[in-house]
Amino acid sequence: MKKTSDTDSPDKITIFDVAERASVSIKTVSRVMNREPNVRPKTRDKVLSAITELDYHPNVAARGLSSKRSYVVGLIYENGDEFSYMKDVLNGAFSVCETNGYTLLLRPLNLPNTNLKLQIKQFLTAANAAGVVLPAPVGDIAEVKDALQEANVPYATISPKNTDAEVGYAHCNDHGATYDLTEFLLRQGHQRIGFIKGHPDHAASSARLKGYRAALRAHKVPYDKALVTQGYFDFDSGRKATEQLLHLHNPPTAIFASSDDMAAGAMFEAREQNFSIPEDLSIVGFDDTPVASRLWPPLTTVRQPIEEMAGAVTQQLIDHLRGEKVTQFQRSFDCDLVIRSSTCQI
Amino acid sequence: MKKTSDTDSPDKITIFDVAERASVSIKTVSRVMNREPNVRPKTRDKVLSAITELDYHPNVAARGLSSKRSYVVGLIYENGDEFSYMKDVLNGAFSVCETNGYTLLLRPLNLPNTNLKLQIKQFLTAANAAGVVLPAPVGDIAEVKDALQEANVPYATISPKNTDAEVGYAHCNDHGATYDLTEFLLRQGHQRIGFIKGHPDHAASSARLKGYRAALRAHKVPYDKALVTQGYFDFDSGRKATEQLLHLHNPPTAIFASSDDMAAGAMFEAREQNFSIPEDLSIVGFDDTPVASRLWPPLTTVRQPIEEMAGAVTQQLIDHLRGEKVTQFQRSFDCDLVIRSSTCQI
DNA sequence: TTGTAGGCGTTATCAT
DNA sequence: ATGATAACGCCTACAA
Repeated sequence: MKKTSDTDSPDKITIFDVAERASVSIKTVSRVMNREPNVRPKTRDKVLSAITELDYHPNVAARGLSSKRSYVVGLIYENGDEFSYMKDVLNGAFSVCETNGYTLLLRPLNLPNTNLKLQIKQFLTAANAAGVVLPAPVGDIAEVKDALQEANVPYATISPKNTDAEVGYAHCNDHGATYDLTEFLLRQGHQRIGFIKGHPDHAASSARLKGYRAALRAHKVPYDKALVTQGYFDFDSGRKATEQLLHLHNPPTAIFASSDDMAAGAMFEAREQNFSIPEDLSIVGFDDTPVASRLWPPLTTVRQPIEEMAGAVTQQLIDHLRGEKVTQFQRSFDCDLVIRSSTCQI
Repeated sequence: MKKTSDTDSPDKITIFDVAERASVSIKTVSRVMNREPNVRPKTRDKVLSAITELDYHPNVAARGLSSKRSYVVGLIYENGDEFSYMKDVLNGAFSVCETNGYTLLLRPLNLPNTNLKLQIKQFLTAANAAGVVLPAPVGDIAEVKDALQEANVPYATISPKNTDAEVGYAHCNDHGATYDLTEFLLRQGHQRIGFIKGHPDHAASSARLKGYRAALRAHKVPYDKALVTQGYFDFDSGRKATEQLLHLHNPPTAIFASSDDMAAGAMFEAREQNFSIPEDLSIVGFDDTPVASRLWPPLTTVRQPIEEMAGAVTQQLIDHLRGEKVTQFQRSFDCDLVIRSSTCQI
């Protein structure tokens, strides 16, 4: 006997209940649920109304077991200080997942980290993730990618260095934006512009440096490598780099920090050394994080459309999981300059 | 035939493979996996080694289908600007989930929002969440709680106004911390202390106001309601409130903002009006967000152990899901004062 | 202490 | 176009 579903149980509604109510077989209900072809419109309507009347929701576990598909997208990210980046990533990935009927599972990573590979594999099985999104810099961690490959889980990356993700990736025009903002400073009369590099693990870091150099070249301003210092995207490294720059024999009149957090550090350090901003020193950042607009003076910076980028790769991933052709392996996005008051004519 | 699992498929390892390898029945393997009693140590070892040798990971869908349990905890949160709060919540909830073999599913909410109830119900079925964590202010949204109750999904809350969550809740000593920090300002000689209230939807807002008033009372400083203005936890509301305070006939010498973001707004506005901080005006915030230490001067504020609070309620929830007695329905946490340079003796 | 049989609620296969 | 029936991999009875 199939489970006659007598009217005695106010329990979970199953596909059988719907089938009975619509006077069809469960397979037909299944067809309707999964938008399969070969269902007469009239039948479909009957099923559809039974579904709404009964408020039927398919059991995801059963569906997963039977179909061997999982409808969950994993998001593995570095659990760093700069979290506003992740907020945008999360929103972008989430909304795409939602509209596609997928579910988003998180896996923060505290780096550096031994036996990362094992952790990832455990996550993958515990989450039963069908695919994974990897925002920078996670998309360039070998152990993570190995684990993914061994588990045979496809992934898409955001702003990676290695652009070999099987599904696709998104990046933004770091080079161009940095070029433009450097040019903006040059046009304000700055000839000596300090540059604080980003974390070497990020692809964006070298792209931004190149953009800076290209702008100098275009404007025939000599490149002085004493003006270029190493940072790691965080506040403290921005401070240290700035200290170094301001102690130069011939200090810069402007500083281009590769992140807002470093720009905040630069501002902090400059203040400690009694520089007024922007009169004595112009400072610009990158990312347009909340901090940028809360500093005094508000920071001139670059906004990247992170949410859109995250949404785009998530969509790529889901299309791939569905077996559809991913039309664009690579997606490029433009950045916007956000001119505020931390910069001025010289 | 049970599925003899011939050596021909390099496919997914199932419980049958392990059973065969260990020369036991699948039930015994199941017992070992689920730490059930009544397995001879020797047998257990045999099974355990088979599991590791085969790198067996149970299929979560099958497990969920069969046991009707789900091992996923949902986290429904307001998708606001102040995200560093969520970062801590996320980390606390995640790590507890991980150590307990649970998985964490997110559901950001963009408020205000019509048909919230439907969205929550869809999330619950799509996620198949066994229980849910509700950080403030979501734990006080009627539609959310209705949806949860109708779906029969238990939840625990962080800093709620209504403390009727069936599982439990955590809160911190907002009153005491505000009292202490207000007292700190009083001892520095401030007699007129402006107060910017937090968002009325948050329980913390009224607790903080009460702490402020209690400190005034204890120090016999008259309460002037002109010094108390309404804010909503965000930067702009902090600015506006401060504008109002500074235009007072007899303006305050210090401002207590109920959040760092509002304190940042206060600082911004004060700067625009050419106040020096802290000489002309002391400012304090609440939360110790990243912004607090990046402002100039760095902000005196209060740190609440959000990560721990989130961990605590998540643990409560999981204990509840396991059918264990939740020992403490309510968990209280202390805050720390973080004294920096945005305040000074008068 | 260990094993056997029977679901759990879907999707997949193959008829009709 | 629709339906009967067998998986899917595990857990919960209940036996032995």
